[in-house]
Amino acid sequence: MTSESNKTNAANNPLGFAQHDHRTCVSGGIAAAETRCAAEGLRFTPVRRKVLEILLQDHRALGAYTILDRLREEGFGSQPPVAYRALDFLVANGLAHKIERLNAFIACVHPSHSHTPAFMICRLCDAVAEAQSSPARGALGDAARATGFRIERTVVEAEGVCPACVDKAGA
Amino acid sequence: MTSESNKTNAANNPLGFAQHDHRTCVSGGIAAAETRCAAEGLRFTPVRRKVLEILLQDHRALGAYTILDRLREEGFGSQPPVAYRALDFLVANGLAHKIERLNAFIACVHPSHSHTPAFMICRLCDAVAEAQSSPARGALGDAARATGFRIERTVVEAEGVCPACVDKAGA
DNA sequence: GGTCTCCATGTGATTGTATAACATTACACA
DNA sequence: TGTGTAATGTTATACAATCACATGGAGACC
Repeated sequence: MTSESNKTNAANNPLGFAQHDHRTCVSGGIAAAETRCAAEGLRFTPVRRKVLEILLQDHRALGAYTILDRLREEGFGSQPPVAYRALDFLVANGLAHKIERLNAFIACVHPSHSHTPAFMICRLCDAVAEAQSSPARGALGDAARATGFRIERTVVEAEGVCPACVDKAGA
Repeated sequence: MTSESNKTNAANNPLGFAQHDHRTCVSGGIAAAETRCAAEGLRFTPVRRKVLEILLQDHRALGAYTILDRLREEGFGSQPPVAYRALDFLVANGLAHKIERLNAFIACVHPSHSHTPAFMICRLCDAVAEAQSSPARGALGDAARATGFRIERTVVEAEGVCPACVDKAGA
């Protein structure tokens, strides 16, 4: 795994790897989550809120134990299930996604409507950008229909180099 | 995780979830790997061969520690790196794939030519079928080009129910 | 108000996955 | 035959995920 030093300022650039005003990301994300939970009768409890805040703070995928460390600092429970349960809730309700490639989690960038997310993961700085996908159309969908496989969920993750790191590397 | 009992006979059906003569799978796969390694000057050592044999025996994704157990039974080293190094070699050279969703590994069904694999994973019986994909075309490729992200590798995994389990479940 | 129930949280322990670090062996080849 | 490199082996440890069980609070209901 690459060093941590070049991964600390990822909050500056991504979100589709584009510059943006990061100040509203956390507050906006939390507000959207509140709205959504209220509308669907879900309980947006303190732990769940804190975990979402942690995820919103940087547009990067965080491991469960990193999240757990921060929860502990904030005075929440410090055992793995505390983090995993909150993450399960957020993922189940479309407020966060799991990046399978990294065994890590990231806040959803548009939790308002349901979608099939795809991700671009920079192998140099670990920045992650969320995009749309429709894998069920195209070759995979054809194969599924041909064999009778019933698709329920898809994981689409592209690994590569983000624009900022392409520039840095001069490649 | 679901029980092991309903996952033991997956060798019978998949490979695109289709019936096939399984007797040639191992020998054919090994022969293809030998050819390929000879052609590219790679060393197809006993551990690597054994791991590929283990993977070829069932068309299922096997965890590293399952593989490790079988290596131990065969008299090979029994520590994790032994299995992981062999798996890394097989994956790096296109002879096997890692299923990120399952943190597990599976033999490639057509190691002869390079390709961008996609997988269909049955959540009931854990059978895995390999298909083709071209995620770089379509919405994800558009997003990558638009943002300047350079895609090097993609993970495409569909989770759902395979034809055999659809029949069984009567759904 | 009382109390029942459900759900969320908390904790300890355990299992599974993956890698770091280093010693040793096997092999190609000069 | 020596020498460099790749592969193997081992110990230890970090990271990921789940099990089992205890506690506590918010609402439903009487």
